[in-house]
Amino acid sequence: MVEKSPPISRRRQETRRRLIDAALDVFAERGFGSSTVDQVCERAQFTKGAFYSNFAALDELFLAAWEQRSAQMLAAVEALVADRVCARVSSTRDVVEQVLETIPVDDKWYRLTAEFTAHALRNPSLKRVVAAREETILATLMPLLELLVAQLGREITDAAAFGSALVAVHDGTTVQCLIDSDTDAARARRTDLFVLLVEHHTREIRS
Amino acid sequence: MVEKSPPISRRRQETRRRLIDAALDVFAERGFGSSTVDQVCERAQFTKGAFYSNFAALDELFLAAWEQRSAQMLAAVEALVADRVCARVSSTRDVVEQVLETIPVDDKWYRLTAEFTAHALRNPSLKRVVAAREETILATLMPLLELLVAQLGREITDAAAFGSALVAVHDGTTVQCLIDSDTDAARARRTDLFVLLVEHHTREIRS
DNA sequence: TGTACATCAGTGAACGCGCGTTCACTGATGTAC
DNA sequence: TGTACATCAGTGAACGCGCGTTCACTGATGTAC
Repeated sequence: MVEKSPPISRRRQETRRRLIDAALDVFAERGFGSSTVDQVCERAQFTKGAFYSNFAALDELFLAAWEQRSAQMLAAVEALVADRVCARVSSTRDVVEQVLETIPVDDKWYRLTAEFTAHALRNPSLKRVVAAREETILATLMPLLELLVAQLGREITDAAAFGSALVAVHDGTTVQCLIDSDTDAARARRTDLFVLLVEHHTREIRS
Repeated sequence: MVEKSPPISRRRQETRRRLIDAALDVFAERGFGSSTVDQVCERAQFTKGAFYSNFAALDELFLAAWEQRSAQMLAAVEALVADRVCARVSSTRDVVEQVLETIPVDDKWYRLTAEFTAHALRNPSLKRVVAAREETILATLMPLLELLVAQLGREITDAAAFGSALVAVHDGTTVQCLIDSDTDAARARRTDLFVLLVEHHTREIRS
C-alpha cells in the first residue's frame, strides 16, 4: 500500500520555497556544517518552529536545496543550449565558446555543490542521488549536443565517453577558473580543452 | 624588525603532529564545519587546553592539516613518478596506466580537499594558498613528466596548458571514480582522457 | 453571502546539553653551578 | 653527576552562550450549511 500523504497546501509550499532559498544563501556563505537552523530561519523570516514543521533536520533541507537548485541550473543550461541549436554556426571553437558563455562559473553554486558532494560521499543513499543527477544531466544534454555537432557536419562517436569527459572537464576547470588569479587564462585553457574533447569524440559525417 | 619567535620544542612539535593527524581523521569523517575541538582532542588523546595552547581556532588547524597532507601526497607522487622515469617504457597508454595506478583515488582525501577548497573560496588569503599549492605541484611534476614523455620519444609543446589540463582532468575524474556505481568504467574513461591529453600536448621529437 | 466550527501551519517561550574559551594549576623539561 | 630553580606545555574544572528540539498556543485557512 502506498501511503496516501495529504496534499501539500500552497501556504506550506511557499514556506518550503522560502526556507530552501534562504538555505542556499546561508550554506554558501558559511558552509553547511557551520550553518544553524536559526540562521536559515532568520534569513527566511520564519521562527524555528516553521522549519521543524517542514523538515526533520538540516541535512534534509540541504538535499532539497541542492536538488532544486541543480534542477534549475540544468533547465537553464538546457534552454540556452537549445537556443544555440537554432543559431547559425561556424566553427567548433565558436560553438564551444558560445555554449560555455551560457554556463556560468558560479562561485556560490560551486561551494554548495562541492560541499554536497563531499557530504554525499559519507552517505550511500545520497551518493546514489548524486550519481542519478549526473545521469539526468547527460540524458538531457546529449541529444542537444548531437544536434549541435550535426550542424558542424559531425557526429558523436561514443556518447557515454563524450558525456562523462565533458562533465569531468567542466568540473575540473571550474575550480581553476575560481581559484586562479589569472581568470582569463584559465578560461581560455578551459575552452581549448572543450574543443579538444569535441574534436576527439566526434567525426565528420560523409555525405 | 622580524619577530624572533622562540624555537619550537620537540614536545610541542609532537603535540602539533598528533593534533593534525587527529584532525585529518575527524574532518574527513564528519566534515570540517561539524567537527568540534573536543572531538579532535579526544582522538589525539589530549585535553582541550593542549589545542588552545597550539592553535587559535579550528580553521588554523584545518589549514595546517591540509597543507601537511597535500605536501605529503605530492612527495609520494613525486617519488613514484621518479621511479617510473627509470623503468622501461612501451606505449603512451602503458605509461599513463602505470602513473595513474600510483596516484590513489582516496575518498578521505577527496572529501577533505573539496571542503577545504570550498572554504578557501570564502577567504582571499586561503585562496592564494590553494593557488600557490597548485603551482608548486606543477613545478614539481612537470620536469618529471618531461623526462617521462622523452622516453616515449616525445616532447611537451605547451607546459602551462598541459599542466593545468592534467590537474583539471585529474580533479574532475576523481569525483566520478568515487561517485559512479561502475568504478571500473569510470577509471577506464579516466585513462583514455589522460592518454588524449598526453598525445595532444606533446609531439614526436625529430631525431 | 454569512456564520460557526475544524483543521492546519507557524509562533515563541522554555529547556538543557554541548560547545568554545579561559585560567589557576601541576608535572615535564631545560639550565646554572 | 647532583641539586635547586625557572620556564614551558598540557591539565582539568569552570563558565556561560548558543544551539537543537519540543510543545502549548494562536491566528490563518478551509468547509458545511
